[in-house]
Amino acid sequence: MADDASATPARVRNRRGEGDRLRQEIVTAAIDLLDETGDESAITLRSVARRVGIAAPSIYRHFPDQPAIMLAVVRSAFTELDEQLDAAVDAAGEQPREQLMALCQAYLQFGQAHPGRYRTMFGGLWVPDLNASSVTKDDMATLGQESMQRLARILEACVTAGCATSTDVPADTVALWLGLHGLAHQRAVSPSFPWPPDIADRIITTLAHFTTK
Amino acid sequence: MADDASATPARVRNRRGEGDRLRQEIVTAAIDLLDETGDESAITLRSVARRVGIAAPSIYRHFPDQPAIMLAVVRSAFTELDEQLDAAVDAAGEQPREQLMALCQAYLQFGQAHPGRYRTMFGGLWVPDLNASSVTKDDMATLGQESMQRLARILEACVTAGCATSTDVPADTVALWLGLHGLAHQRAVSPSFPWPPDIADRIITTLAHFTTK
DNA sequence: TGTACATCAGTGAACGCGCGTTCACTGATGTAC
DNA sequence: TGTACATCAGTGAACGCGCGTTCACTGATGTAC
Repeated sequence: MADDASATPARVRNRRGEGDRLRQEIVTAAIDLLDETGDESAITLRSVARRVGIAAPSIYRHFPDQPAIMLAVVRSAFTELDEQLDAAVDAAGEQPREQLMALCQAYLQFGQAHPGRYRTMFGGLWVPDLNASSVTKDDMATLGQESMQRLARILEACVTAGCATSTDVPADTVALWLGLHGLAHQRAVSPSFPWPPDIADRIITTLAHFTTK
Repeated sequence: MADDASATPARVRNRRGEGDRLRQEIVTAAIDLLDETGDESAITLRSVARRVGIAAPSIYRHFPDQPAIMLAVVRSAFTELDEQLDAAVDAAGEQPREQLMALCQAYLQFGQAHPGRYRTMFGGLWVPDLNASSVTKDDMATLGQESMQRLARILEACVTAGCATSTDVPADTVALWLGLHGLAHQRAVSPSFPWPPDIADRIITTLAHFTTK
């Protein structure tokens, strides 16, 4: 009753066997809070419960503790990033150079569309005490590997096709990704900075070592 | 009495007219907390007071509110970064190319030596509600400008000296800085990632558009 | 030189708040017989 | 087909904690006369 500020109109309880639906609702609510505030510390167990329209203890049927919610949010964000990169490459045709441009642009676009999520994924601050929470080191290490490997494959293809000159593809992949990350991250942090309009192309073209067309 | 865990051995009160000393002690204690935990949320008004060995309300004689402490910490960190870049350039001799390398390496070194500070300076998350706190928009905007301008001047000198090919120095300065930032930031976040050993040179040389020596 | 007094640095107790987590519970729903 | 019962989804009240902030205060120190 005291919580009617959020005005969720009396939840219908899930039927037996469908309790897992609430899990997804919880993650979605947490992501919404993150997108709206741009602040990962806005995701508290209680704020999420309020947003979903349930009592706070109900969360414990689906997550062992608060950090587990954060991990689910970050996992979900990485999955979405991956899908968008996948779709962009698929839509880019056969030329590896076009594919690489599409991949990089999709990456930057994700950061711009979801600055709060981007910062939470890569900001490295939501990571909780690994001893005190249910989140393990392995949970962390596997995040984002997929995207990096995709980038490496396409850069390799560029070199094979002769449209990029790299003598060390793994290292140049990391360098290119770091350039993308620097831009995506800082644009998420300071959207009001006067970024040069061609800054993305400038970074991608340079770090990919494209041969002059 | 309940706070004797931190075991500070009975502070001597500052003499009249020397009350400002405590201000510096507060900032230093806050930075220490940040360095030790790597977590800006470890800087609370009470944790800082405990560390200094004073009662929490004593802070209010020197800072209007908690965000003001954070701003002082970030300001201090930017000043230190600036001094280190300055010293590195001074020590690098007359060649603009050497100066640029020295500047970039000093920048990366700062990030590696103080990952917590670096993330707090550029992570963009400690920024509080600008309406509710004493921190203003101007306070934020001026941070870090100095370093960016220094970088631009030296890159310009490289172009003039013929050791770098840039047709748009301001834009390439931003691009180079973003590459540095991507590496510094992500190395602060994931120090255990298998970074290629020459990753720094790779990024600097490429984004600075150095002519092949 | 002595003393009253203003100033200054810092304190102790208390406040209300939102947090994560626990506990014993409720009541609808599907299932076994 | 009817009913007792186990299961499941979710609740309400309460806990202790650390937080930022407020208030009225204390007591040492320098200064004016």
